[in-house]
Amino acid sequence: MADWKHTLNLPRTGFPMRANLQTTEPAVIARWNEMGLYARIRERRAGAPQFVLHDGPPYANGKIHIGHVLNKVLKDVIVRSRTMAGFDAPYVPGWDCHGLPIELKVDQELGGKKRHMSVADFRRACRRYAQKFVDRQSADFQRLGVLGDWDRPYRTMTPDYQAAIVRALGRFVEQRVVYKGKKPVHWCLHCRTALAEAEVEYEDHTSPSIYVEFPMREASAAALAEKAPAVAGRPVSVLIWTTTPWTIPSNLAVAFHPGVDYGVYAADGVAEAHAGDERGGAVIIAEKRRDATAAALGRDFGPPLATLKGRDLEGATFGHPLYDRDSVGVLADYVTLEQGTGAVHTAPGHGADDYATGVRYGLDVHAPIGPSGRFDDDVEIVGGQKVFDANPTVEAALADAGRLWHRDTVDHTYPHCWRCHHPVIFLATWQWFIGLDTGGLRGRALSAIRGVEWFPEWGEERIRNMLANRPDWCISRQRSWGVPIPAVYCAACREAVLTTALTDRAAAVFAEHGADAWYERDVGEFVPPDLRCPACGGAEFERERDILDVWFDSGSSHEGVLGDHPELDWPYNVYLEGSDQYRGWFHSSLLVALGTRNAAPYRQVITHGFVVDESGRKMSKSIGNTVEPQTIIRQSGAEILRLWVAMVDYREEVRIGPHILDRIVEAYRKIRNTLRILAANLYDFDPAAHAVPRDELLEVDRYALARYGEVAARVLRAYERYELQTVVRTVNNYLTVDISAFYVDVLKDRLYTLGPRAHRRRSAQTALHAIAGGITRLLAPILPVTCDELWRHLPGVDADSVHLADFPAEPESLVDPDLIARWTRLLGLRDAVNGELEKLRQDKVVGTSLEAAVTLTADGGLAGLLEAHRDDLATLFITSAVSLRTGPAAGGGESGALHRDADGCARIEVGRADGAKCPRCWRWVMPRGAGPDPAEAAVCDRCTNALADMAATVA
RNA sequence: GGGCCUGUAGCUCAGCUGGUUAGAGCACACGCUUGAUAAGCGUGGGGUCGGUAGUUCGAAUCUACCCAGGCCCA
Repeated sequence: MADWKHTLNLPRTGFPMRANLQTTEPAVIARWNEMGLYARIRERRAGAPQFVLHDGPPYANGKIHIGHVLNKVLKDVIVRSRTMAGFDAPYVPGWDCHGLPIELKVDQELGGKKRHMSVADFRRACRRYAQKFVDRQSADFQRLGVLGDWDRPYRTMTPDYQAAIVRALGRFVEQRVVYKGKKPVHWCLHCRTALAEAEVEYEDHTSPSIYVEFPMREASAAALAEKAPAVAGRPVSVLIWTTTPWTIPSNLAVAFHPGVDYGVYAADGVAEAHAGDERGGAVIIAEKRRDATAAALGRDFGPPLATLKGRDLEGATFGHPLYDRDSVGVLADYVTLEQGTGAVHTAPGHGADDYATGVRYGLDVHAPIGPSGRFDDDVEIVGGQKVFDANPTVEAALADAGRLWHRDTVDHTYPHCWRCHHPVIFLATWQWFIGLDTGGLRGRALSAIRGVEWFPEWGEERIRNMLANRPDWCISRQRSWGVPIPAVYCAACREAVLTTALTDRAAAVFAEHGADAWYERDVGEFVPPDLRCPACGGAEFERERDILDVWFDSGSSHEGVLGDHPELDWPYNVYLEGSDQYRGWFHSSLLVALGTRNAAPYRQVITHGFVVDESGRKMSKSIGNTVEPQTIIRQSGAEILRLWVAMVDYREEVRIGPHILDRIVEAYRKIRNTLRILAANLYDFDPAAHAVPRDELLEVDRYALARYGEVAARVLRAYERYELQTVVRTVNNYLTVDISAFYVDVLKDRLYTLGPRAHRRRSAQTALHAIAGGITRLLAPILPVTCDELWRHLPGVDADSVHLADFPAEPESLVDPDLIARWTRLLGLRDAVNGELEKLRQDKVVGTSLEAAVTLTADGGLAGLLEAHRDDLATLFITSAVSLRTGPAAGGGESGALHRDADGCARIEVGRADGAKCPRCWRWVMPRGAGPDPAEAAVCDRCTNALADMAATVA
């Protein structure tokens, strides 16, 4: 038998089936660098409307993890898609370089050497460390295919950026919202330093456990008696529980939960404190804590004399158990009923909650304790004592006063210094703040967020709640690696001074020498000659040692980035970060921008969720369920990670794991192979010379194009809304269902067996070319390497790289609803025919569908439709023959299956095709001429013509 | 404990303002093909929509509570 195979126009392409991304990706990325792709895109878009996605700076520490991948790939896809949509979309990556984690790491690395280093030298070590990780992460991000201005990233530690930070601070100073106030922080008495939360370790500790009585003042008791007559005539008190007796001297309030029920219980104990008073006392305890408290005290409480809500106690006044001053009743939501009495001793200078409550009620942040933990000398009873030594003193004084109801010890976890492992205390210290209300900052922030578009929409609600409830911004840190607050102190009276003259001069010096100058240069360089202390008129000043909160650094990035990139239009189009940044960067950036320009720095804010494992649990090294991007890249390639990012719903938590990645790899293969077969059928197609005008295309080709038009239009809309999942799902469905399973399958006969120049073949290639080129561009932002590689295997493309091309323009013009509706019906029939063919196949009557013939009997509108497409039907079913009859399909007694659609019905009968198999096109046709042996018959008439056409071409 | 969010087939996702037997792709099973071949085609099985209780003639779709999970606070 002759081998006809090489007389066919079989697909051929250099685009490999196996992606081999591990080696292809670095090569393609290297090519981008060689051709200066980023710069060429900038040139090409010069003058186009700008679209700026402003990069949130990752912290310059550690290697990148899967969360970075999600974040950076999303950004890259958006930037690339906006670029291909016609915008000038520059992308300037950034890094957050200052801050505690680096300081601690460097501290660790330096060990004892740090002792002999100046602050400036230590900062230089930190800078080297940060730069090392900037370089490392930059390489990793680029390996992911992220395109950007990697040669000129912004870094919060560069001189111009540091100057921008100080200038931003100056704007707040100018608006008179920067002030110095007291706030409790973790304080290590041993190291005499403030500790960040990360430097605190919780260890087991045994503490005193004391129940202390605060007597209610007469007026409040009288008011209470009015509401609850049963209490009338009794001295009333409230019982609190604490594990830090030494904070009692700093008590200013007693906190109650507004919604909790409190009982007033008859108690003899009160009488002790009122020696000689014959009246029985009463004590306030949360009802739900009565039994536990009674057990701890070793006594019984009867039923309550009266019951009241916590909110009824707001504003009640109590007497301090040791001093002659008031302690006021306040309300707080954090009061729990898990321990204690439900009434919480409150010392605003010694606790975070206490402080917040104190601020709300305008209480003094009282903490008469020095840096070494010694009470000020003028404090009664405990003056001069160290805080922990003061515990027994306080207990004794309370007992003497008759206010100590019970004393025990308790084992619990207590914060310790991670360095020296001594217990730490909460101690109010002087800090710099930006006031949220004095300058109306909070109000302006709340109104600014309304003008921002939030993706998802609930983001606005989330940030609103935070802004509405947050305290003033504490912007100072007692650290070395950061931007110094350029304030000074009067040498004479210790008054803190911070003026715009100071920030201006600091900004100028920092811009030239970097912020290390603050530690190395004479203070005189920063102090204007005419500066006088506003308190005492002094002219001698010393510099502040605090640095700025790093959130102020990164929050200034919208200003800092402009130093190297003045071409960027402020405000920016999009910020895109994880949902933790509502409290972090979105928040600080908004506040800084309101300070510098009185507007939000972003028009749109997009958030993504966190990456969790396959069962939805958070990732942690200890559980061992982490997924390392480096491993995935090595095994499967970065494009797989990118496709993963685009296929999941990034707005909520996103899952990843081996099984999910298997699915992604499958999806990638399908996309790649389908696009490959399109390219492979275009090997001899030159669109300029061979393209068939639209109105001369076969109907099925116009149908494929119409569906492509729908898909492309939908994809473009999805990109605009950042709905990458819709992009991939739409394209993927189209490629698998429309193209691979239907169009290409149906096209094979036409493409392979006809003469190469046959109009019917060129018609198919015209559609394939438009579809392949279009889909390649539409997927390019997501799979930039694969699509660029494919792009270069497509005929007739003008751009050097798909990334220099534009998205398809006006794809909706290809859509023809009537045409699509007709073919949707035909495809419905095709499914039904396939069902019948499958039965033949299962019965071993036929193998391939070309061995079968179909007989259709149709009625209604369907009959007309089929009649109009009579010549297309065999191709549609990929059978060798179809005979069509018009007539009642549902007649009784006949064989076959019924297919019913919206307008009409068709009876489907299938059987073996007659005739003999053409050895070239494999269709079963009636033997040409009546040869003695059909098996030796030559090729069919159609193939004969095709061969003649090819011969003519060669000649 | 509070703010915001999530829970539909093994996986990734559709299911608009409540209304026919809950859909798609992948995976899986079976078969076909060997002219997309470490490919391709066809057919099929599989969810009662996290749980409970309500509202309603009717709920995956509304309400309440509960369970599981995520981010941020405490």
